[in-house]
Parts: sequence; C-alpha cells; structure tokens
Amino acid sequence: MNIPKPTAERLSQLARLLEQRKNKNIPISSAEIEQLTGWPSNTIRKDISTLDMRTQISTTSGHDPVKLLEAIRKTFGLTNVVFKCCIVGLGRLGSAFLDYAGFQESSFTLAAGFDSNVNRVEILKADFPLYPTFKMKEVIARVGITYAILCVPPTQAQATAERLVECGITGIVNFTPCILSVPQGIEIENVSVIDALGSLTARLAATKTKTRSEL
Amino acid sequence: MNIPKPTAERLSQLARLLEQRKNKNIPISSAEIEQLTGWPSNTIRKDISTLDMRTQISTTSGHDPVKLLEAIRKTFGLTNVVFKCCIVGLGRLGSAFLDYAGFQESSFTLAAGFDSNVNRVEILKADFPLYPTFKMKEVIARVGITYAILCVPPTQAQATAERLVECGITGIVNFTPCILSVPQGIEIENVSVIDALGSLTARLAATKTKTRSEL
DNA sequence: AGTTGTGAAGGTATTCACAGCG
DNA sequence: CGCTGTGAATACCTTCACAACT
Repeated sequence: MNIPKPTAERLSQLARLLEQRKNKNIPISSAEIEQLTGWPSNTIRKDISTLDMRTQISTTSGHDPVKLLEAIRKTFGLTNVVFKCCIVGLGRLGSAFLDYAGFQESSFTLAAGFDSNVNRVEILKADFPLYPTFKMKEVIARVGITYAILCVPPTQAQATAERLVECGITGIVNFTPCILSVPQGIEIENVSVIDALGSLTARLAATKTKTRSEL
Repeated sequence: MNIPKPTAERLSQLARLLEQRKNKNIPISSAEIEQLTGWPSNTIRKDISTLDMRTQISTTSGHDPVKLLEAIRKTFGLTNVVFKCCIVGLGRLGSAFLDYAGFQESSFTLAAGFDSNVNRVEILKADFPLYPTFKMKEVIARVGITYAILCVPPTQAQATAERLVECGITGIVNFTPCILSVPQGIEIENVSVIDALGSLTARLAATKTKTRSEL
C-alpha cells in the first residue's frame, strides 16, 4: 500500500518499458527485465510484490506484460484517470513538446499551451489549443488542468511558478535551471540536464571504485 | 568521502541554487535552504557535513555561499575539470539546447552536435560545431567527448545508443521515451516528462494521505 | 528443471537530540 | 542565545536465501 519512492520510480519506468514492448503476449521474466534495465531481478520481484492486485500476473515463465502494466497503473491511481497538463513557455524547449510522442500511451495529456508572445501562439501548430499568457487563469480553470510543464526563460521562472499556483496548478515539472520556491502542498519536479550529467558523473565515479563486484 | 546518492542529488541542486543566488556574500542558513527547497534543515546540515573541506564554510549565522559552492564542486570532483558533451539528434528537442543557458556556470560543456539530416546541421547555428552523424566516431574521439545527450526520434534511440557506446561514450542522458539497454559500465540517466509527471502524482497522493504532519 | 514471492538479514539514509562554538 | 556539526537511534530500502508452485 505504501510504496517506497525508489520502487515507484522503477515501476514507473517499467511501465514505460512494457508500453513500448512489441510482443504484448509472451511473458517477461524478472531476469529479462534485469537484462534490459540493469536492476537486479531480486529487486524487481520485490517491487512487483508491492503491487496490490491479485489477478495472477505471474506464471512460471514470467509476468504477463498486459496484466502487469495494468496492475502498475492501478496501484498508481492511473486507470480511468487522465491528468491534463499545460506547457508554459513555447520557446525552443517548450515547443519541442508540441509533437512529442511520449504522451501517447500515458495517463497524461497535453490540454493547452501558453506563451506571452502572441506571435508564437498564432504561428505554432499543435493538437491542442495555444493561448496568450493572460488567458491562463481562465483556461486552466475551465479545462481542468492540474499540472504545468514550465519552459519559460530563467528570468521568469519563479514569477511564472507563483502565477501558476494562483491559477490552481498543484504540480509543476520544472525544465528551467532555476530552483523554485512554492507553498506547501504544491509539488515540483525538477528536470535538469545539468543534474542528470552530475548524476552520471557521480555514478561512474562510484562504479569505478567498486572494481567490478559482479560478472 | 563516500557520499550517499540522495545526498549527492541534493547537494547538486543546492549548488545550482547557490549559483543563481544573487547575494553571494551574506550567509545562508540551513533553515533558509529548507524554506527554499523543502528539505528538512537537519538533512541539509548532514549533507553539508559530508563535504570534505576544512575551510570553515559555516559561521554562527549560516553558511558562506561561495565557500559552500566551492566545497560541493570540490568533493564532486568538478573543479578544474570540464566534461565535454554532445547533442545527438537536432530536432526540436535537441536544438533547444543550442541556446540553453544552464550550462553557463556548470562543469559541463557542449562540444558538438550531431544529426543525420545534413540540412539541419548546416542551417542551425550554435556556439559549437555541428556535424552529420557519420562523423560521430571521428569527432568524439578527436575532441574527447565523454557524454551524450540523446534526442533522436524513438525509433532510432536504441540503435543510436549502441553506436554511441562504440564511439567510446560512457554516459548518456536519455531524452527519448525509450528504455535503453547498454552494456555494463555505461551509465544511462533517463529524463522523461512522463516519469516526472508520474512522480508528481505519486508525491501528491502521498502527501494527501499524510494529513499534514508538519506546518 | 526454472521462476516467482517473501520473511529475515544486511546495508543505507534520515531523523533526533544535544554538545560546542562564535 | 542561535546556529552548526555529529554520534546514536530510527526508519527505510535492498539483498539474500529458500519455500512454493508449474
């Protein structure tokens, strides 16, 4: 019931892996997942055991991809719910999401885009409507948008975040290199290339010290 | 010396926070950092105590921003070292990095960009050279590039990753929605909006259950 | 055979609580 | 005093090892 955060992260990635796996019928074993992701098969089995369903996802030859995916979605509260998101800031980064394939199979959907530059709003094409920033409050409320993907320039990051909170947004995926301060109850998820590169470096430094404990 | 992974992540973000903090002279207290980031001040102090410097960063009124930043960089092995990175795939997402501000103060630098579409390579402008993909091996070796930022379309993700490994890349920041399989010793850091949104949802669900333990 | 599922052991990280210092 | 720094206690996550099932 109470899923550890690292477990949740792995399961979420596992869900993505299952979504993009072509052969949806033949079972996938923990060993196979290990081989694909690098996580120990032990850990994967433990992770799966935290899922709260009992529709027998697993047989002697592995886990049923479809049932497993469903179970993950169910425990994450991602079935029959679609969270509406908006992109805020349609510069190079923001507009990159206009044709991003990753939302396809997911429980999230892009419902609007905002930019203070009216020109951009008119020129760019998307499957969902784009608006000038001053319509933000109205649109977010009317459409029922819960999350924002923040892609504005650094100088505007904090101010825009505050504005989003006022509009009723409860979660922000922050693509700017800024650290945002928001009131309690609002969640921020920072997505930063620099941090990712830092993690890589730290991880590589660690494994180098380990002088191959396995293989 | 051996820094816990979560600690490393926090310190890395803290470094970013210090970099962008305007007032570089007045000390910053753990309580202030807590207020900005949401991490308990206890944890922050513990984190800072793992840094291996002895130049007295902290006084009775808080930590000296400049010295603290330097200490973090030093323990991360990020002083006097600059890791060279390349962008692979110069579509909307990839080209968004061509003028991304975040690399400025960091220990990472963009040294090359690659795309199989020769047109793009010629049209796009950047502070660093862009090459057609077939020059990848030669350029990566010559320039001494260690990391790749992968922004190719999903269909090419796995193949390109394998090729990068052959070129001697040891770490990949993966912006595609695909789960990549790479040999041991190569590190992948997945950056996915979908996962970020998933984390937000999980976190929000968790805090809702907690019925405010603090305030 | 081969693979899952899980209690128990082991290892990490966080939180507590208080000493120490300006 | 207010703030940091840190051993000790707690909570958390992972790994192990083996039972159970096909």
